[in-house]
Amino acid sequence: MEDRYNVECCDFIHAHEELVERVRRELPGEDTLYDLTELFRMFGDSTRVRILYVLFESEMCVCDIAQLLGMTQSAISHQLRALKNVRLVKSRREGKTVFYSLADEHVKTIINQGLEHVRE
Amino acid sequence: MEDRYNVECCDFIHAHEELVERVRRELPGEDTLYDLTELFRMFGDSTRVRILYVLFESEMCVCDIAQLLGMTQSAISHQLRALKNVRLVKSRREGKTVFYSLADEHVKTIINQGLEHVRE
DNA sequence: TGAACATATGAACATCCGTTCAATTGTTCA
DNA sequence: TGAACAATTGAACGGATGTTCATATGTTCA
Repeated sequence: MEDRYNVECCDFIHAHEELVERVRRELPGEDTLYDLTELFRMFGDSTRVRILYVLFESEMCVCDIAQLLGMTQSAISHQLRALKNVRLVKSRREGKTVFYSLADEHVKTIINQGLEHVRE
Repeated sequence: MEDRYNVECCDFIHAHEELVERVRRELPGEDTLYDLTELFRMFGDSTRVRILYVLFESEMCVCDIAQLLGMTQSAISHQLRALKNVRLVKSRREGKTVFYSLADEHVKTIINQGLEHVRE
């Protein structure tokens, strides 16, 4: 496996040995890397970001979110589940309706950080 | 279009009119929403995150990144282009080789924010 | 100029992902 | 209990996406 890439690319690594070591040391492990990308993937879809934006203002039931965003309740429910899986959102049942809300304040921070970058 | 969703879901919106208005006002426009999700999508793939992590330490040429991560130079090149399109990364040519580096410090902040969330 | 090297690019392929549709679960209230 | 409503779920479909492969571009140096 290590030879394969030496052949098809430059035949030696240009970077200093010490630098390569440092990179190898700092690189996150498989598991955290997976969790991290899984988290960011949530912010990589406009429907989910819009849902989060709605929840910035207040907790809200699935149906209201669907109407606000002009989408089917099923689509919203699927996405809410995804958001819940990575703990960006939590839910609470009250009779027939289920209210969703942000799990913590990290969400706002992350999105705002992104907005800052987008707005140069 | 507005009727369609009223039929298949709850027949009235539960949230207060004032809240609905506030949400509508705060929701980002189409364009910023697109840019924002496009940005976060970059952090939603483990190859790209690993590339960024490598660049945390130092600027580096395509070939070295490929070897460090055990991937083909073509795959890395494709991803670097994507990262460059959203200005997360910039490049500089020196003879035959092209060095890539982080475009700004936002990248670290965003990733660290994500790590914080992942690590509860 | 031509050979060697580093990078970039486009098409093709397989996989992933968001939405829809149909059906199910769970709750209320008459 | 049964009708009505809110939400969830799983399968299926179409479109997006990451990697590979083959090839092209750009640079150096003899």
